[in-house]
Amino acid sequence: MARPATKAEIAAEAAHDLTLAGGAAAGDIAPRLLDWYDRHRRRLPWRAEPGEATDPYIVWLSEIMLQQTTVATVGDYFARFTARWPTVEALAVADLDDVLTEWAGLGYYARARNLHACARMVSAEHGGRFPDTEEGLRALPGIGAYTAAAIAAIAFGRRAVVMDGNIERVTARLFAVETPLPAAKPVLHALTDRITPARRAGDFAQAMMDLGATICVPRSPRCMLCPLSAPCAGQGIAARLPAKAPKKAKPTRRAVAFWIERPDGAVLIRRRPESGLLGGMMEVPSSEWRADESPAIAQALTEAPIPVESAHPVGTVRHTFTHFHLELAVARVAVPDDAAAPEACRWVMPDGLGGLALPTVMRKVAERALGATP
DNA sequence: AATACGGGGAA
DNA sequence: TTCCCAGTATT
Repeated sequence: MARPATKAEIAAEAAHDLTLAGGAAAGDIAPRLLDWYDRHRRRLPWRAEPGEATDPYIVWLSEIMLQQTTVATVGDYFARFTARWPTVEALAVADLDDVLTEWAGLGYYARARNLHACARMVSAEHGGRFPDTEEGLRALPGIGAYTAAAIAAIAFGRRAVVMDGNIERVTARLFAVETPLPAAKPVLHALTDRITPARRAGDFAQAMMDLGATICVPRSPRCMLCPLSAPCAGQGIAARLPAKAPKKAKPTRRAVAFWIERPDGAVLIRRRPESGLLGGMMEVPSSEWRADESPAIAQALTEAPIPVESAHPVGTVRHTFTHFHLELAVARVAVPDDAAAPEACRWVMPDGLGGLALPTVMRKVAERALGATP
């Protein structure tokens, strides 16, 4: 009996029917794109100059930071991390709290926890050298299919099929794939495989990403400037590709955040659980974040980390996470000098907040509370 | 296959 | 507002 077709084989079969425009062959794409890349490559802090050796640590660090994060946002964080921890060994011996503090504001904090765990693993189990194969890289925390392929190709010169949001879009347009995401992913992978060259696969991937970031952009693609316009089968329909499944609406959660102050000005700050939303980060204690429910301060007071009798509201902070909106009613609470800090809590003077691993939503809360007149 | 997981910039 | 970004881990 015949072996059942694998998902990859089905995708390759489906991709077989898709062709380029102008009689172009798959093999024509990489040379065109690499020629464009050699003339227009973006200069980025983590990108080696032509002929310059690539540092796997730098490639890895930048790739982790760039997951679902724009180049502009990453810039300063990358500079601070490399200045403070120039090698994977240095990062491996850093305190997790320091890593989280440097990461604060960048989002997706599991990345920072995995970054630290990965550095320790590379240091302890691989002698401080990153594995040079996709399979080896894939086994490290925080490194998935994309990052493993990207590091293997960019840092180690291996041929790897790199798939990210930009490349999905470029490939979908290039071959006019109208199947919506995420169903189209296997086909897009098969098509990208077909145009990935044996040599310079790292440059090819970066060229595809540069193209997606500067020319083959999501809304108004600049096809007139595109080096692949001749072979592109998506001419005219590019702007609506790739098609995507509709997104779900975000619910709103509400709660009361307690700005608990001692007479000397110290504020009560709490560390969040290691996993889950904002895992391991610091927070201004609050009542439970409940869906579709208005915050009643009197009721919420019973959920304060220490017994409090009254509070006065100083305003509302709104923040949007990946899958819900949050409205925090900030309430100031005065407590005595001898008030003890409960489990996972500590007293922090306002000028010390900058040195904490405070995520953006909590910085907003602090700004609201400190801006309010006592 | 679906869902959880941040934050900011562009249109 | 909405979209989307050099995605990964978990269920």
